[in-house]
Amino acid sequence: METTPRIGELACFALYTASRAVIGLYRPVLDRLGLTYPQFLVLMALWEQDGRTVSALGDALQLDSGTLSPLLKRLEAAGFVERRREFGDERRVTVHLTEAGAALEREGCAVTEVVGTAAGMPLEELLALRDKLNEFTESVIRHRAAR
Amino acid sequence: METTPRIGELACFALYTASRAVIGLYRPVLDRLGLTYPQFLVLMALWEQDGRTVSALGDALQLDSGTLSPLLKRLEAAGFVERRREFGDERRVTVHLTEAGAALEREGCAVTEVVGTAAGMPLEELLALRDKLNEFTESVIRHRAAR
DNA sequence: CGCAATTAAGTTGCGCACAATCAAAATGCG
DNA sequence: CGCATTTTGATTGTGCGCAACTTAATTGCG
Repeated sequence: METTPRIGELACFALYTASRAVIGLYRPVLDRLGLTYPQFLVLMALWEQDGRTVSALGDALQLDSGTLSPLLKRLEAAGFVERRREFGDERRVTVHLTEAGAALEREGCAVTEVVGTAAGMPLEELLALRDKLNEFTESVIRHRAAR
Repeated sequence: METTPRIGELACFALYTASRAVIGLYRPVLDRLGLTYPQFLVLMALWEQDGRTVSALGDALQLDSGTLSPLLKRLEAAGFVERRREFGDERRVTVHLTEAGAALEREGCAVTEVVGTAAGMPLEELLALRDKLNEFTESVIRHRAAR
């Protein structure tokens, strides 16, 4: 690369703006449910499998306890989840959906559908884009670990 | 969609993790320069064209003054930029690179090169991914505005 | 001209992300 | 068993993002 690249040429900037754009697309819908985007992701992870530990949620969402602990506290205060210290291992905390949290699944499911029409491309292309991104992330994380 | 999609199936989640992964890839390099990722983007915008106004930077980076004002204050405190009230229009503030800020361009240019090898795909594919993402963002923002 | 409407940037408040640190519980090795 | 090490989650501190609001300057309409 001879000259400094322009911002618009950077893949990292394209990712950064694309990610914020979708989150902004979801925002008004999630607002009505009283959720932020990361909170919504946590609920999705629990709809898939309830009773996960904090670290299991962290693995699923690539977030650490510094982010999850206060987030879960807010989700609990909102009445969507409940945290329980495990009996066997007192260090572990499992997170469980309340009735209200479980009830959000139906509406929550619909949240993600808006991206299909907003993406401006056929579903097939969107799925291909998603797969390419996951492949990319996988590789980047491997390169990060290797140091 | 009959059932709730799994997190790994969501394009939005793929974007979210991919974006954070690249930023994390850049972090150790940017740390050495004393920059955060958004600060680095602002400098890139200024290397491309110095003396932009705050709102022009906001247009380029899709950020508002609530984000940029404190960020620019920190960049100024670090000695990389200088802010000047415009003479013609006292509302406007132009942002100018200092010598130190301009001097970062050479090293800053190199920062973005690491993604090429970490991406785990040929440059051509990475550029195609970038273009697809920009197309996607464009469409999502249009759908956001239309309401 | 006079004043309402608009525009530009800054401020406030909240919720992430993430590094660094901490406390408590569990594990494992001599 | 005893104690160092590891694991798990929580806490602290900094810097975004973004909505809502404020302030000050400019514009434009009657």
